[in-house]
Amino acid sequence: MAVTTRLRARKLSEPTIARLPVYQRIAEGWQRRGLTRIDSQQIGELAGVTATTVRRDLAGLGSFGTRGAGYDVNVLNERIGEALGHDRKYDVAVVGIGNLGRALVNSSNFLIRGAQLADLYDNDPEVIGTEVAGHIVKPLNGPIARATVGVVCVPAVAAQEVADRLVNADIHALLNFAQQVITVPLGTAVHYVDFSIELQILMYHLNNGTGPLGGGLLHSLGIATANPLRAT
Amino acid sequence: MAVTTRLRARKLSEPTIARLPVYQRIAEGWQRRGLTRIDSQQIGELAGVTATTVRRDLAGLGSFGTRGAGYDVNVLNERIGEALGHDRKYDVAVVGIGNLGRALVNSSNFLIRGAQLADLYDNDPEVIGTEVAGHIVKPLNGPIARATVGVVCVPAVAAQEVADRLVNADIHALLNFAQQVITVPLGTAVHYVDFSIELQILMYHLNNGTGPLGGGLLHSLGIATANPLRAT
DNA sequence: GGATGTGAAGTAGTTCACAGCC
DNA sequence: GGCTGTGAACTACTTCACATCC
Repeated sequence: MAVTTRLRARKLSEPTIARLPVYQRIAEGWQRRGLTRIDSQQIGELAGVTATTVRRDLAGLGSFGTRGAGYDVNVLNERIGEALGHDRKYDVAVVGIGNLGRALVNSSNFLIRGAQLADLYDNDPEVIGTEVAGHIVKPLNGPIARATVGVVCVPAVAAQEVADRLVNADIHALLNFAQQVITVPLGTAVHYVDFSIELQILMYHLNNGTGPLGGGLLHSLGIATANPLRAT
Repeated sequence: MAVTTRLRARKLSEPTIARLPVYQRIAEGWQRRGLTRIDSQQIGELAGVTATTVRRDLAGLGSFGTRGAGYDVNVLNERIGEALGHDRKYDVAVVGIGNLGRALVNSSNFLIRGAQLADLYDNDPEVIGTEVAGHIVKPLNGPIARATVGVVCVPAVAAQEVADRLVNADIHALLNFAQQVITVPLGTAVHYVDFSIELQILMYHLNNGTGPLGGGLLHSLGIATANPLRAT
C-alpha cells in the first residue's frame, strides 16, 4: 500500500527522533481544533523547546514549511508520520495482562501509528482465555507467535524469562515495563520504561530548582533543553 | 529530619541525572545477588553506555570508587540516593484511578525512594470511596490536599482541567500520563510519560537499523549514546 | 511583513588517553 | 596488575543571525 517509503534514508539525530512524536501530537491537537497552520514558535512553546530547534528538526524531513506562514498542520503531521515509518504496520504482542497490561491495550493512544495489537499472553489461569481488548489471552507457556514488538508487563522476577521466550519466538524489539535490567542477544532492541525513574528525575529538579521546571511545557520523556528557562 | 543535605549543590548534567537511577537499579540487582563490588565496565555493559561515561557520572558524586577494585555496591547505591535526594520524603497524589492509576499505586517499584502515596482521586462514583492500595479514593470535585507531586492518569480530555486543579492546590510538580500537552504557570514542572512515543522511537530504530539496537542493554527511557554499537 | 531554512558560532556531552592510587 | 578519576580532544547538538522566499 504505502508507496511513500522511498527517501526515508536521511538519518535523524536521536534528540530529533524523540521530539518528532511530540510535534506530531501537537499537530493533531491543532487539527482537532480545526486550525490549519502553525509556526515554529508555537510548536516550540508547546513542546518546551526553542523555535530554532523545531525548525532544524523539521528541516531534516525536507522543506515543507512556507516562509512567512509557518507549517500546514496536515502536512506536518503527515511528514512526521512518514519519517517515523507510520506507513508500515507492526504487530505488538503484550505479555502480562495485569493492571498495566490492560491499561496499555485499552488505551486509545498506545496502539496507534502503525502499531496493531497481536497476541496477549499471561500465566494466570484466571486470566487465560478471557477476552481483553478484543483478544483472547493466551497461555504464556504455550507457543508464542511472531510479532514485531514485544511488550513486557510482568513482575521484575519474571522479566528475563519472558524476554528470553520472546527472543526465541523471533521477536527482536522489546518494550520493557518491568523494573529489571534484561539481557538479550546482540541485534535485539530493548527500550525501558520506568515510572519511578521519571518520578526521581522530576524530584531531583524540584529539589535543586534546576532543570526543566520553567514554563509548563512539554518536556516529554525527560528530554532536556540546554536552555530550559527561556527568559521571556 | 534529613541532615545529609549539605553539599548536594554540585550540579549534574541532565543526561547524568537520567542515568543515575539506572545505575542505582543495577547496584540493587548486584546487592540482591549478594555481590559486593562492581566496576565501571560492568555497570556500563548493563546500562548500555561506555565505562568512561559511567566513571564521569559517578565522579560527579564525589570520588568513592577504589582504584583497581571498582565501586562498593552499597556505597554506590547510597551515594546515588543522596545525590538524587532520596533522603527526603515526598507526598504523591494520584488523580484517575483507572487501570493505569491502579497499576502505578500497586506497583512495588513506583512509590520508592522517598515517594509516599498521599491521596487518590477519581470522579467515578463507582470508584470513589473504595479502597485502593490502602487509601480511600476521594472525589475529584472535593478539596485537593497539598502534595509534592501530582500524577495525572486521566483521559486526555480531562488532563488540562485536572492539572489546573492540582496547581491551584499548590502542587507544583506533575507527572502526566495523559496523551495531552498541558499548560501550567511558570514555576510548575511537568514531566510527560507517553507510551506510544516510546513505541514509536523503538520502531524508528527498527526500521532504520540505526540507534540503540546493539547489545541488549539498558537504553532506558530513550537515552541515547553517541556510540551505541560498541565494536566489541 | 513575516517566518522558514541554514551556514557559522557556541555549548554541552562524550570519548581518549593516561597519571594516580590501591 | 587493574581500575579510577580527569585534563585534553573530539563530537554532537543547540543557538545565533541572516539570507531567502512567500
